[in-house]
Amino acid sequence: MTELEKGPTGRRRGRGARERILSASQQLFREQGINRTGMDQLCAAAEVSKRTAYQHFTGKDELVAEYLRRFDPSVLSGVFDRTDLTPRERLLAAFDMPPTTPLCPYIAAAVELHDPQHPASQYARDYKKAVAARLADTAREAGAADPEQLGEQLALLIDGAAARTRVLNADAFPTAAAIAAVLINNAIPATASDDGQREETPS
Amino acid sequence: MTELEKGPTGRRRGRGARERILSASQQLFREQGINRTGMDQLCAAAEVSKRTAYQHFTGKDELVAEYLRRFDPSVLSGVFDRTDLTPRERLLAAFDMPPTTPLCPYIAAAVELHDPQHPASQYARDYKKAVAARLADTAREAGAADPEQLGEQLALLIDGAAARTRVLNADAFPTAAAIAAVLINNAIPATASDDGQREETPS
DNA sequence: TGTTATGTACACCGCCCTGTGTGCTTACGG
DNA sequence: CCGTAAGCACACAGGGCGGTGTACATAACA
Repeated sequence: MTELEKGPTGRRRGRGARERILSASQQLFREQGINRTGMDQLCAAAEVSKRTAYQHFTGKDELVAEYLRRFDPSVLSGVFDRTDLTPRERLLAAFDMPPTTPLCPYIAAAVELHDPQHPASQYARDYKKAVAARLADTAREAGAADPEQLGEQLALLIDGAAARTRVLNADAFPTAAAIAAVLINNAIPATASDDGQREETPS
Repeated sequence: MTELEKGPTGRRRGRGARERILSASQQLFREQGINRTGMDQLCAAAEVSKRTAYQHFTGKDELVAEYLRRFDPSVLSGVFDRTDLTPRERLLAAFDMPPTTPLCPYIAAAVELHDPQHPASQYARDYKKAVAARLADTAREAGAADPEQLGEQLALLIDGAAARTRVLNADAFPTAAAIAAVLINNAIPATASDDGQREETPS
């Protein structure tokens, strides 16, 4: 109890500075990028003193890493956990998030930090692999011939759409979705009533 | 004559400092990124005094923009100008550059600078559009049903492979090439002897 | 020869960055 | 009520950054 290391449970007595810091990180790192967001500005936005911030995080690097870990629930699980869709539809639904996600923060972090050893870069790798794995799982569920390959292909499409959207300032996800549709149709050997309702029970 | 603004013709009398600066930029911006490369370090690597550098470029921004303009010949034209390949093969050849191109510098610049108004960002957009246009031209030449769409799709694949290669530290271009093959086969309505030799003379 | 553009060497400025040191205030829990 | 930990205000250190000022060297061309 004496330690309690202010972990995921957050403030024990205080007024929750850690949450405000991470919340401000989400906004500022996205809007301005990591390198262009100073700790001074971040603390001001979080209404937290700089001293407090450095008591919660040993440095900016740790804060960045922790910031990246706060994305899974909002982006990833929301798509794969939908049981109202067939596996095939779930694969396509991954391309239906144009308004949010200006640029996948994992790509941005990997480029901005520019150090593969940085904890945030390592986490970005893990995350990308996890996404590909979940896509592969869903592809297998949908009856794809080579689920791993299809998962990797779809993951590449998502990253391509994200990167291209950023560079061109124009939504590229529809294009990626069109490609995904082709790939899925080619990889899944003529499933039942393809995209109408749920397919036959996967036994 | 009194002005001569040391333009594209380069040094008139001097010993070519401008070229050394741009050459060092190519190396350092790629290895370390733009933001992490200071003008001091860059000038040292180019064996150029800082004063000289600022006489050739009004600021780092201009240098970055000029640095990006030095990529077209090496990456782009080398693929599209090959007359020994059929248009169809040329489309696929765009994915055959794994050793070089650690990350497309245009994507990196757009992410690092993080300002769509920055001249380098604008040029990155222009370049990406130009690549898509050339791909579309080649697709049209190959007899694709919807060349614009195929060009945009292939461009997205290239960007996706570049981004994913960077984040994962693993070559993603083979995956992109596999997708490209599928798309091309689907989009080109059974051309002649598809990938054997060159197709019918383009008039 | 001298002029002029080009390049050099080096110190310097002001700014912003990450990160600390110190002392003070607040609020929760016993 | 008091102790203690969480948080705060503020100033400052140390360093890298982009960019400049000054004085000097060199090479081409008239």
